[in-house]
Amino acid sequence: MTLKYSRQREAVKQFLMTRRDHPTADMVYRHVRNEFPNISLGTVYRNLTLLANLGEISRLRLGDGVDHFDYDTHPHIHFVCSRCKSVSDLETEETSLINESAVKHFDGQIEGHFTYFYGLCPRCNENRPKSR
Amino acid sequence: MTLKYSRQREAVKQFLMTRRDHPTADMVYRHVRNEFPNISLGTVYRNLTLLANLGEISRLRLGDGVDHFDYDTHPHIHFVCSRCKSVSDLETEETSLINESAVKHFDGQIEGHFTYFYGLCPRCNENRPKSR
DNA sequence: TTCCTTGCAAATCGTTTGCATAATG
DNA sequence: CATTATGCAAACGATTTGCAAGGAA
Repeated sequence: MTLKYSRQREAVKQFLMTRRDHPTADMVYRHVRNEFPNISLGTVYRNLTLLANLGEISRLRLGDGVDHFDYDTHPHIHFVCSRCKSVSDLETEETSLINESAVKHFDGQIEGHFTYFYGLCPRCNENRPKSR
Repeated sequence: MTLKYSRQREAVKQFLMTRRDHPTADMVYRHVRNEFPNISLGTVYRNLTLLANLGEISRLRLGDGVDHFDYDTHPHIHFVCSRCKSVSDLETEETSLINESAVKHFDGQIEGHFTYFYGLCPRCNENRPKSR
């Protein structure tokens, strides 16, 4: 199965490249439809899945029942806002440190970990009801 | 909405209590059906959701597309085997430590985090193909 | 011309929900 | 009797898939 060029796939990739907010398949679909009014959701999913399998993008499961996609594939940690549901990147030092504490208590082989934080994003935190 | 006793709910709870392997709704269903042959998957889901909302059990989303349930609600970290898909508990010190490194770089408000590790479980690690 | 990719619709999977009936308090 | 819980089946939302037609190599 050799890969062939497709303008739709390119558009999906280009769109993700410009976004830092971890869009869902539907968000990609709605956007790419500006350029390709006939594109189908199925095609978007097929390309997202393909790109994710190639390792060109990553697919995030953040517990909200919808997959999010990220053009940034280097290992990093996400933050999910409990109020507005937005997803952003978290700047952390040494995500590998998280591994260390676990490894020593386990006799299987740990390959990695998946982590996200949740709480109020800067904007929602700003606008939160004051306690008095 | 006061809670009323139900033998089905009790059976669901009892079953979870005996398990450390984080069963899915379907696994609960298939087991409880021994005792209640007419119980429906819907009832199992309703009770699992109810118990989770009451905080008596916890519902885990581990990225495999199926919810897992855990009678142990104290905050702890899970391990998912990449090969056999089994889910087990990981003994770690201070899961709260994971928070610290992130907090200082973020101007929203972090409430908590969700983490699981993946790799080869002890059994799969034991039986893995040798490199020579 | 080969065979990968698309659009469309139907299918799948896990989970939820509406409704009439059964069980609990 | 008032109300919650059940079984059943239909509904749901996200994602995948079969198929015939279109496009790239």
